[in-house]
Amino acid sequence: MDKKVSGSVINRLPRYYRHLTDLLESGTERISSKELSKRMGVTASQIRQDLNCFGGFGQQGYGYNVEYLQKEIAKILGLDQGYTAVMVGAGNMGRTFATNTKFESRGFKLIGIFDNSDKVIGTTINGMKVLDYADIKSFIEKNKPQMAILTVPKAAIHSVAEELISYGITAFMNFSYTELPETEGIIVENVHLSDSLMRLSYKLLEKNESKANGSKDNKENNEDEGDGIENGD
Amino acid sequence: MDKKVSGSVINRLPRYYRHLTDLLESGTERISSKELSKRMGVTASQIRQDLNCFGGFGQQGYGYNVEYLQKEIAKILGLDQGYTAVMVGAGNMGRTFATNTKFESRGFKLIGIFDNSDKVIGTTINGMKVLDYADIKSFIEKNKPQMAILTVPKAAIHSVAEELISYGITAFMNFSYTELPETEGIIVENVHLSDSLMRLSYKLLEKNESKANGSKDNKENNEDEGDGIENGD
DNA sequence: TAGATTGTTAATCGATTAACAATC
DNA sequence: TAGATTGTTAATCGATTAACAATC
Repeated sequence: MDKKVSGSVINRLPRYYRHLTDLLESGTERISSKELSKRMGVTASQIRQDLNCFGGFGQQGYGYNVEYLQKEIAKILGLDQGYTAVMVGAGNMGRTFATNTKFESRGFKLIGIFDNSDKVIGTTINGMKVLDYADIKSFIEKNKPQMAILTVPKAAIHSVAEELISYGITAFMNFSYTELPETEGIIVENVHLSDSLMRLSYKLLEKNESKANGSKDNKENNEDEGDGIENGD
Repeated sequence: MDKKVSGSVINRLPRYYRHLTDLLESGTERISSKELSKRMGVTASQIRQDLNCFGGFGQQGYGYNVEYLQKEIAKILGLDQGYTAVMVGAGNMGRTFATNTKFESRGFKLIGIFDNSDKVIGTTINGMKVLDYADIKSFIEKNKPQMAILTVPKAAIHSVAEELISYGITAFMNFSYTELPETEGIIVENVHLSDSLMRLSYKLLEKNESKANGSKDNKENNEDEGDGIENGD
């Protein structure tokens, strides 16, 4: 429908959803793009543009009804689709994800956790028994989940993904350090914690450098800086 | 330094770093922007533009030396700065983060894990004793970490952040569902797993809808690979 | 109604891609 | 040298912001 929605807009949608959910919980009934823009630190114009990719949810002179808008965004995001997911890998990350992410309230349902290690098969995570990965084929055929959360070690990621694709899974959330390439018809969301850490490091360094250079305007000087910095290990 | 590097470029840096590290491990000595572009699914032009925000690291007719470029990017990211971090919150997420993220190899060092619950204080995570949050002030004054990883419950996030700011911490990685706003001089990297899940859901729905609409115009659907990552700065 | 605020078009700004001269 | 490939400028494309008429 409509013209294609840009990636930038899509990336912002969950944030809108979160803020609207907060507003809803705090009992706010209506909000204007201007008020929301202040809370979120974006322009009102951007909010209106973003929302109008999907339709007109507001009312001139009034603004947006928080409950209605939040529900509509939920629909846009597919949170009302009853999507179900299996998770492969019941290590630390799997355990954390299964416990932390409020699956149900976000409209997802985690219906199976799998691992191939005898040590964890049969143990319980958040009330769910960890199942044997050897049985995942029949489980998927029977329950038809749409998504898979991959919290397996790096070495296993490609073979697991391939196997699950052959069973019909088309959407993956990948927590491994390696990227899972997005091939035809397959959707991947890569989550790399260390990337976030590196970005934080970059910003910290940038801030410290600009402080060190004083508030003066700095000329470019990239070539003679080489030896000043020691090499960490 | 120079003209400000755009957020889009910064967001891509960790990805370059990862790919170069992979290449290095596989023994590749040199690579051209063209070859790298194929591996990463971006344009060669973009790679050259991105790198030249920081200097000329290549050589005409040759390409880039993988080891040298990887080291240079590490420097740009601040991975050679010997940054240290404390973590607050030794629950599931804290445990996972401390165990999974290869701190040392990324140039960071986690030097203290804190919690306020008697149940976890004194237990060991990845060889480190969990310390009492009541002692964090003196710990920070003594060891002067630059970063804090916050893996505390939503309700505690703001008060913990405020306290650590008052002790001089300026860079935060926030895993709680709530956003930590980026105030003057404070750097925040928000990690929201449920946002990724929602993005996955959106893409899945979008794909299914375009399939339902026939193969009419779903040609343009696939442009958004890798980690979009919000620039919620 | 009058004021407020949307939806939407137009203007601006920034990021990506293309092209090519420099040069290893 | 000749071929390859960078660094960099110019052209294109897309996203953000501004403006305003429509309208609640």
